Amino acid sequence: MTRGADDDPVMFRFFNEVGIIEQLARNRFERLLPDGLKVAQFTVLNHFVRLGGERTPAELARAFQVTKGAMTNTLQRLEARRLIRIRPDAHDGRVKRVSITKAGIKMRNQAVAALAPVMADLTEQFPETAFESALPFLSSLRAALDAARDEEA
Amino acid sequence: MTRGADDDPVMFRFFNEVGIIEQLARNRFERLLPDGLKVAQFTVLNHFVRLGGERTPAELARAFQVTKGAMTNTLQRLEARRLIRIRPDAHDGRVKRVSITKAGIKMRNQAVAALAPVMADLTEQFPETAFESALPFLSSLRAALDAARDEEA
DNA sequence: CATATATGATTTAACGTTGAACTATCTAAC
DNA sequence: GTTAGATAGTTCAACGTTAAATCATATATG
Repeated sequence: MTRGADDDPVMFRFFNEVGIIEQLARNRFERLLPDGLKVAQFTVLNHFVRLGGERTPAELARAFQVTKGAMTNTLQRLEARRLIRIRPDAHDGRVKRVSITKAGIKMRNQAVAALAPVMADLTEQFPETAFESALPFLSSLRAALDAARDEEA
Repeated sequence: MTRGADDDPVMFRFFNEVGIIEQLARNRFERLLPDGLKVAQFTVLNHFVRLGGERTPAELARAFQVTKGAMTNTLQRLEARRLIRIRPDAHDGRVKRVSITKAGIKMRNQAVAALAPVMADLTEQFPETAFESALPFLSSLRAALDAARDEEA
């Protein structure tokens, strides 16, 4: 059983664990999501259900930290499934306005239900407080990495 | 500045942060790595420098939690650059044995040097202990996700 | 020893992502 | 008004990844 990263610098090990968790979690979630829905797509639907209203593609790209191209791709797939609606902005010819459809809300709720057992399983193995205690550092680290990215531009 | 995930369940926010950190960190690292070296490739080189010896592709795939296909891809790119050496196993016709070359060691050291400023920058913003305290939970969460994956197979 | 099963490695298609190039539109400055 | 620069969105190639199919070789069971 080759483990092997134990003598790496702490920061390497940290980012290594983060990378593996991301991959394992994404795969596990996507196997459960209904109808081949992807995590990226679910995230957008979830965003709209929680916050409501309309967003522009650029706003969504910024909110989820992906490129505009990636967001175009995700939105096109969601629109093809009629889970979101995209219409032109009345006042700015460059802008589009995105909102969720009834079918999108339904799909999101199905997805949340499909994910519930995994969440329950994890909550059984780890106290909710473990996730909660980890969050502040992760959030500020994310903010720092994000800020550093902007500085390069 | 749309933040927006603040009222999501703790676990959603956790995995959301993990996903974004993974992406930002990977991009930042890859911009700095010499000669277009990718994180996946660097990780393999680093593994060999730290632990030495030989490994089979399957062992490496397990160690890094990627599919055999992904590892085949990474190893082929490393071999094309002469950073690793691949030879057949004398006792098992199915198996190949991978080891690092002098050029691979050199490249890994250049990569570590290239990454050092980012590491220093992060250590300046966050105490080493912040990464260290986060590690135990991340490791056990990773192990749990990994175990859950095996159970499905 | 023959057959079934497991394991190692490769290949291929599909997908999401980045980065860069490109078009269109708006805004500010002169 | 014209022009220069910024912003919104799309497209494309390149890459790493997964999942599944395939081929080769070992191992265990009968």
